[in-house]
Amino acid sequence: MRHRLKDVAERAGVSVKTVSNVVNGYVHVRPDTRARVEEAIAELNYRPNLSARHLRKGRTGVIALAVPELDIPYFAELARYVVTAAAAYGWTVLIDQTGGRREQERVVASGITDHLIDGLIFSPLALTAEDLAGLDGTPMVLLGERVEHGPADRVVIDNVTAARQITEHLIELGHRRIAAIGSQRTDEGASARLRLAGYADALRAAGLDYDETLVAPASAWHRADGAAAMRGLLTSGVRPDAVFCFNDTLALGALRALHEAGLRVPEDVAVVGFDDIEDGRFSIPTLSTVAPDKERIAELAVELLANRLDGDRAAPTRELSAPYRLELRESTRTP
Amino acid sequence: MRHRLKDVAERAGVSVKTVSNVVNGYVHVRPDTRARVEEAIAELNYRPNLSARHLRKGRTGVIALAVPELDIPYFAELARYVVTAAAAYGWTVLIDQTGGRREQERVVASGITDHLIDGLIFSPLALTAEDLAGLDGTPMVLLGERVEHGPADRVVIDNVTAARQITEHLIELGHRRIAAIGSQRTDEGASARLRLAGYADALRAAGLDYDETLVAPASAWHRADGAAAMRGLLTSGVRPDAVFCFNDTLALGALRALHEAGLRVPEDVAVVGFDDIEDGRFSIPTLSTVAPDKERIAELAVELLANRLDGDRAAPTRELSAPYRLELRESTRTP
DNA sequence: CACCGTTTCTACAACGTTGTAGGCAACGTT
DNA sequence: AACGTTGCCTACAACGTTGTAGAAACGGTG
Repeated sequence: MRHRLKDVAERAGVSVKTVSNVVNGYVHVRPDTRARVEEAIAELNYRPNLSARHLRKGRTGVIALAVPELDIPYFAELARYVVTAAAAYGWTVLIDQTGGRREQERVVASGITDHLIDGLIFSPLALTAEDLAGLDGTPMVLLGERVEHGPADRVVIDNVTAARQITEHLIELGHRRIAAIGSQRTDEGASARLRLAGYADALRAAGLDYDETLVAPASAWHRADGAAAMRGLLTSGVRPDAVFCFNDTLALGALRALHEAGLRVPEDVAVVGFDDIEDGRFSIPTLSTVAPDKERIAELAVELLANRLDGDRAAPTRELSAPYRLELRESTRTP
Repeated sequence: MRHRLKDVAERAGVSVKTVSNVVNGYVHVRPDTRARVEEAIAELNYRPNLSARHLRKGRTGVIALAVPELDIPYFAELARYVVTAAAAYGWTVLIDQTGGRREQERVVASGITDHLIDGLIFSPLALTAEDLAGLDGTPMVLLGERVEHGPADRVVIDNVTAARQITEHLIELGHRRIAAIGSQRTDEGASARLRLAGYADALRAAGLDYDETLVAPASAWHRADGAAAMRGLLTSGVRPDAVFCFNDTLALGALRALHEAGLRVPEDVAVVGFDDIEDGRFSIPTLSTVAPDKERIAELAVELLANRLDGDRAAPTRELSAPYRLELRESTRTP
């Protein structure tokens, strides 16, 4: 039931290479020969063996996408767009989960290049630039700010400006005691650092004090962490009138904690997030957020990878910026 | 920078095959030879070429998981567990998105077997048994009820009983006008049909009428569809005091629609879902639901695939049932 | 009609790996 | 001392594909 070029060739009465030529769309094949070969291919339901092709050509048509967690909606949505964007190039996407653990990320960065994939789109959490330094040349595109100083092509969004703008939105609505949830002490929190900087910028520009006690750390950015941080803020006695959560799942957790504390959103406390995940469009209340253009991020990443694959692998690395917009919903709507 | 067995062999002063033997853990290699080879491997940072290995052995160590949509939380969570379960076998998982489209599902079922993967775990929406009939023998495990009559191994949960039990829960709480959201007319709605059957069973057993007007169809099972269906029920004048949504995203949409209509959950209308996605643990209110053991589903699927790969490929197909439990939360809590 | 360029096709080798067959020591047994 | 057994290693072929080189057939030109 599984056939090779040889089987097709015998059936069509031509050489193996001629069948290969038909399969690959080589021009100089007589129409009647081509027809005979195609018929044989159809009859035998022949499909090329990708491993053999790869071995010979050095290309698999498979790229990998490595993300920390698939069940974080942001990454799931991103994965969907990457799969779609890659399909335009005829690529299949192999998705890898690193759990955000440095060891696993290292394995992925080096080990996944076991010649099965042509390139890698990588969203690291813990990886350092050194980890990437000694790598052989499997083309790679990095997502996000984690690894700076260009060891590879990269797609980012302007986190500082986006964070500043969403904070400004809160200020314009009249909020004065604006908390932030999601700061991180470790080196791993590159996004956290930038979003915190944007938040501080906005406060400063508006002449508001930056108050340490209003800034709550969150080691991970899941719903549970957001809920815990919000409860912490509420019980500590600081009474914020608005909260900027560094991502949407944190914000959803915060909404939950505020609900449990009997506070209304946005009347008592306004809430904004970051990422624009699907949940935030249906939560109660719906969530105001920074909406990075995930589709564009995916497209840019795939495009960078394609250029790297087809072009000069030693060319200087590039960094592209994807657009975003503010998505204002009920959680900051003025009553 | 990219090395082959041959390079390692030259460096260690042994034959290519001896290096291969070391890599594959063959026993009859003298300790000192092994050490020399391992040193050479480390120095050159050698990694085997999977394509070549596959070509020779017929195994890649890669399996595929095909799901309709990655950004449906249920599938994202499932994918995560499959990746974890497969890792125990040393397998990498290639994730494919079919969009639930029959054509794409067909391509995946036949085409993905282009010799790059060893097996396939497949959650089809639109595929028919005929589509699977003519396939060559790439081992496959089906998830869910879509394709019956055993053309391949399968992992399911008992949808009818689960649906009956969650409906009984609503009845026990005193609800009498229980709506259902998510019914589907097309053949594709195998899960819908079974869950509807369980719902009807429970009503019958409790002596309640099965009321057509309380059953709302939903072509897809996204949040937006749940919200639309709920709005439809509310404006049609039927006044349900509870709703059984056939999955959690539908339920989250329904919560949203009820909120917009000014109705309280669970006081005015109780809501239950199906799937136990993460969102439902943090929604407002938190969502009562049927919680299939996704981890177990993933483990069973991987196990079936492993048996098929290592064992008799012609053996009769098996069907395993995964456990589930009811997860009762605020959306049905008695006041 | 000899010549040349193009079209069409074929044979062969190679990609990197591992299974098979077999060789050479070293050892224990008769 | 001759023999078989075991341990360790090597040479070779093969997996299915495509690039290269070149042969054969064809068409047009001088």
